[in-house]
Amino acid sequence: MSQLAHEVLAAVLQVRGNSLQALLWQRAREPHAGRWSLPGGGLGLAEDVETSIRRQLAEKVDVRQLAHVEQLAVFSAPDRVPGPRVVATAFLGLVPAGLDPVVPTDTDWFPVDALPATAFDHEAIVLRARDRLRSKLSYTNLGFALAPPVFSVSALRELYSAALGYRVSATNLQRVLSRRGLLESTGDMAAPGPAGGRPAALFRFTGHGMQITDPFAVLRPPGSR
Amino acid sequence: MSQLAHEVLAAVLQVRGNSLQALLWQRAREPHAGRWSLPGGGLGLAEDVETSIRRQLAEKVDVRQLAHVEQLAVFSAPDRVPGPRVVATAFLGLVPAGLDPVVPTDTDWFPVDALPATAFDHEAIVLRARDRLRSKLSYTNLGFALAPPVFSVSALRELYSAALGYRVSATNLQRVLSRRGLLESTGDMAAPGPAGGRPAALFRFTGHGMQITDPFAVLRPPGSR
DNA sequence: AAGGTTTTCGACTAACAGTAGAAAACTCTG
DNA sequence: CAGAGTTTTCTACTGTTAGTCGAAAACCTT
Repeated sequence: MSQLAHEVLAAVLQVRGNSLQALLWQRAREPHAGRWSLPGGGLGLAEDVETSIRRQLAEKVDVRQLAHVEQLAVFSAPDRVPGPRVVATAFLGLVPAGLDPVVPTDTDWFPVDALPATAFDHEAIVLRARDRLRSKLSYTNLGFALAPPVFSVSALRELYSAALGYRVSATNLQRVLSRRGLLESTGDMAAPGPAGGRPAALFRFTGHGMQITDPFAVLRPPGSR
Repeated sequence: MSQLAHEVLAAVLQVRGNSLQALLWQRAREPHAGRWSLPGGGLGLAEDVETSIRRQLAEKVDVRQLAHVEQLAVFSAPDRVPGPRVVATAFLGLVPAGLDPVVPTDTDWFPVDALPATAFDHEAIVLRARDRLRSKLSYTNLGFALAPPVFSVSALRELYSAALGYRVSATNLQRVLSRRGLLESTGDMAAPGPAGGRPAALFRFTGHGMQITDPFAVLRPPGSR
């Protein structure tokens, strides 16, 4: 069993101003100085990878602002980084819209569909994270990690549209999420915008943590509707 | 960045005689001598984890019999194995029904719902693999990796039932898979069994490799039905 | 009060899953 | 060779869910 280094990396995504963006950090040193890379670092001796990525992200983003963190995949090509072998466990992290975490000066947000020059295999990791998010938005309640605690349906629609990359119908979004028991009315109303318009009812996601919502028929035990 | 060992492990699953079973290997040496564990081993210096697990499995099972291999998760609790730190990348492997690979004498198959005493965290890995398979059977074409190249609908029904743990309807299974474009008739017929019965038409899965079939509505671009 | 804006609601349609039962096509036995 | 038993296939019906559209509601500004 060979000795090698293990690092943890996270693609932290957030919907910011109508686009899905990733938090990147600009490398100061060679190799790949000037290129943008994912936050993360070496795995400590007394921590598992989940603990480690949360610890390392705490240096970049307030941990309490990370609504969801999950393993993405292991990236282990022998030449993925120059020099000694490093295997990486990659994560997907999500920050709810509306928050604007204080980030160090060498970090910034970039739309996942228009990334700058990235270091190593980090672009592939971001794209994988984007795809994972898009998939899970449809068959889990993961939207809770993109949305603020309380939101209007049309605001939620904007978030889903930005994350998925195409417009979704507010009517349908509300009905589908409601039928799955994921949406709960707060009873409150949002103030109308400057142009007027009917005030929006406010909602929140029910429950905490990710859960799978609605598998397909073949998969469903008989009579379980 | 700390130095530590990295191993790859695979939960190799197959439907055998009406139950979903896992391939386990009985440990000869301490620690955990006599307990059953997953095939795998240390990551080599010049290979990525996918290459490594396939290489190591080749010692237990003919590689050509593995219809599908995918990453499951990283298991990295500091105390998951006694002694020096070892991080594991776990895989799910699938062997089509009907094959009976030649396996070493110290390996055997066990139903995933009735595992023997297992070593380390390997039981959790097997259960995770089982759950991943069950989920993916519903929203991917992963059934192709459980089935022989050619099969009847009722044989496929047995496979799905065994893997999922409950009976599925043959009528519905056929319709759903057909509608998704995953099933293709070979034109041939199977010989009836000893008790007679109408001869079954034979099918195969279309395409090669895993693909996602049918996401949910919210996720679907408008007009894409 | 009128016109513009945004949200909400209801109604219609199409697609899909789940189920049941009849018909078809075979083997075996008397 | 007829009839009983077995297994597969087909068809039809039902209920659920998603996708779309448009009207109505509730606010703003002028």
